[in-house]
Amino acid sequence: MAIKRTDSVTITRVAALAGVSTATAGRVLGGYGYSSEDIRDRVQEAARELGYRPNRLARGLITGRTQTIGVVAGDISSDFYATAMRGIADVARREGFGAILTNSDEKLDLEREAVQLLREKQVDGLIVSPCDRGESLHLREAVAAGCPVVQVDRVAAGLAADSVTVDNRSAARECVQKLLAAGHHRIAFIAELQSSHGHDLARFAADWAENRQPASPQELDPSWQRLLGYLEAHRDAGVPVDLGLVRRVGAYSVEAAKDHVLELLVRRQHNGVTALFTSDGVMSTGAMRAISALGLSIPGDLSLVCFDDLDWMGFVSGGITTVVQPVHRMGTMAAEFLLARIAGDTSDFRHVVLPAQLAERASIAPPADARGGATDSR
Amino acid sequence: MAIKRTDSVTITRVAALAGVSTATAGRVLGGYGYSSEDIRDRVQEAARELGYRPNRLARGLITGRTQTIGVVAGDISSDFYATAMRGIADVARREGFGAILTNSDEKLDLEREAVQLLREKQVDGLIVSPCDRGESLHLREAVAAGCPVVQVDRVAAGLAADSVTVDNRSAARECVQKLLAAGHHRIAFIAELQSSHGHDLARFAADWAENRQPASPQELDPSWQRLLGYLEAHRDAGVPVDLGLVRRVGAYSVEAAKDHVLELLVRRQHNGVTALFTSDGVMSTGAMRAISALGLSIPGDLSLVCFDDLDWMGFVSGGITTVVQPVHRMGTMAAEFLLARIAGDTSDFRHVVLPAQLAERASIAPPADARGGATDSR
DNA sequence: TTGTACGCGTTATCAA
DNA sequence: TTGATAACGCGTACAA
Repeated sequence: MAIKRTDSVTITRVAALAGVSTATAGRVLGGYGYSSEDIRDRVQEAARELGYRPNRLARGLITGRTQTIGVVAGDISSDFYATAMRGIADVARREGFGAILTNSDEKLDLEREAVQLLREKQVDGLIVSPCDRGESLHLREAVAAGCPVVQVDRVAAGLAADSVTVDNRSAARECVQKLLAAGHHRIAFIAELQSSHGHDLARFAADWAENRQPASPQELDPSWQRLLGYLEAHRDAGVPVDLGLVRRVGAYSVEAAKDHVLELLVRRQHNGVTALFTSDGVMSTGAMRAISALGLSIPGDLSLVCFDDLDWMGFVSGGITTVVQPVHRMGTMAAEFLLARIAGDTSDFRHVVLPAQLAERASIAPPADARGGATDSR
Repeated sequence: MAIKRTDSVTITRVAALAGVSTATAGRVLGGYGYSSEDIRDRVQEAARELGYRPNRLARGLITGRTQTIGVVAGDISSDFYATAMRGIADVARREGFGAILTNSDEKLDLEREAVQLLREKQVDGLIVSPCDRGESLHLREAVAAGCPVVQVDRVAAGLAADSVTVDNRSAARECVQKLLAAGHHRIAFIAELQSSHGHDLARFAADWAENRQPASPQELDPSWQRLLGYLEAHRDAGVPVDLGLVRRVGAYSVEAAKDHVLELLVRRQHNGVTALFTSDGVMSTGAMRAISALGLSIPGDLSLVCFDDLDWMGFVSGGITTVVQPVHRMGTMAAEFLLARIAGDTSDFRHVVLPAQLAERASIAPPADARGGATDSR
């Protein structure tokens, strides 16, 4: 077939029309090297007349730079990644870069495939939320091959790459402190806490209790970091932790989160849960569905503190107290770091840990038994 | 400087190691042409040893196809575009394509710039939500140059391109019918209805009333299509329309929408508004903020019907009735159409208008005056 | 079945 | 300051 896909106005045609060599035309149009004024005018006139547009593929082939970055998000349809991507795209556009988006669904093999594809497309760099905290061979290979990587939200241990994360531990600790201070002693924690990373919940808590903390909490998954904050707050307050109140949803699924919370709350006469702390936007949405399905009122029947600032948290039940992550900022910072590396920055790797803000609204109240004084049935 | 960016293991090196010509190596690794079994093994072994990865730039330069599509969304951080993009990315991945994402913020010049960049990057096709219903010269140029375009959510008049949209008019009409049937006569409509398209609200309504409808409603902006549905429902019910209840927010801004609704509801003793119909997710969120700020209850003080199914609509006030657009589906369909065109499909252009579903929940009740029976003050 | 040689559109390197 | 020419890495005639 071989469809002549377009009358392709190339630099050769422009050069011919202007009566100069392709080299000269290239210098003018590419903005490199010298050129006299009248030649410049002639070439530009010819280019305009023909409607010349540079072929960035050809340019990239020879310069070795495509002005394209690759992004591996978990799931672009989630608010978190969508907002981060917006930040990335904003910076990319500003600098004349394109951004190829892929989703990993938090699956390592999909991430690997995506990185593979992006590298074959010769992206100048990669922004990734790594699925795996460990090996990540594909990321190491990329770095080794001179393809800079910037990590967002999570970091792979020992990877020679910048990272932009949030201080999840402190944020979670502050949340749980608020609940404890309000008198709650039975605070459920709803989190992803995927088990694939080899963590056993009981052992993790036991290790922590004996001060055998992970060397660097930043190398834990965010939900595990938030668990750390949950544990710390309890310790600080002298309140024992009941690991039965820590629900491992195991995936970023609203429905799965809802089911967990439903099960938990239906039995709250028995387990004594008076407050919920949700570990991210997905868990928060699931929890809210369950709470609504049961017809519970906040904070009357249940106190609630969430993670991630979703639209509804401003107006549901007079406002839900939540942790506001600087998500857009994470995106812009990551992109800026990456573009700096691409531009040749070889300074030490930065591991920025941004603070999160607690948006205090109206979803915390003292537990019912502390208020009523006489209705405790346990 | 000229950093030798990587020891670039090219097909030449693989061929050399395997002791064959580059053409033979290419045939094996590219999966085209003939090759004997032992040669095949030798080449593959060499490729594995060297960690060969094809350079898709070079491939694209010669084949004229990059296996990359360009996407121009309005704003990826909005739920609508994020979900559509997810659909696009899913199909792209399945077919081995990459997708470059850009945002137009609904501004024509940004859209134009984006299309420009994407075409210079030699994308095989474009998925666009066109800002402009008219000219769209940049899109026509793309089509003329053999770069297929698929339109999502909106269509540019007379563009030789497929489109995937939603039947906004019918969906809106059904919503307003529900409200009218419940006894509401003063229904406010909150919508973007940007004026830049030359539409004057009063004249638009007058033209419509005299049956001078636009030739193809599908070529209107979605919010104008929804206005059409609003008008039709009123006419069908024999209820006069008060254009003062149609609020043109003019931009997809939550805060702007909130302000409009606030102003409207604060004066509801005077304007008699008993129900709200919001035209999209952004308007819905803004409206809900205003309603919450005023402490109004739904549907007690106010009935509400929304457009777009956001998470919170399931659990706020026992559920908000809303129009559910098949957004993910729009994304996958658009991508499938585009990939078909790229693969050579030359059949007639498809203009798919998907039906939207009304999710009936609990946000409609008869107006207060109809219930109370005696409190009408107007 | 394999190898040679050329071309894709651009930038880079020289010599003029 | 300009121009001829060689890359960049790969696909594809065509010849062997």
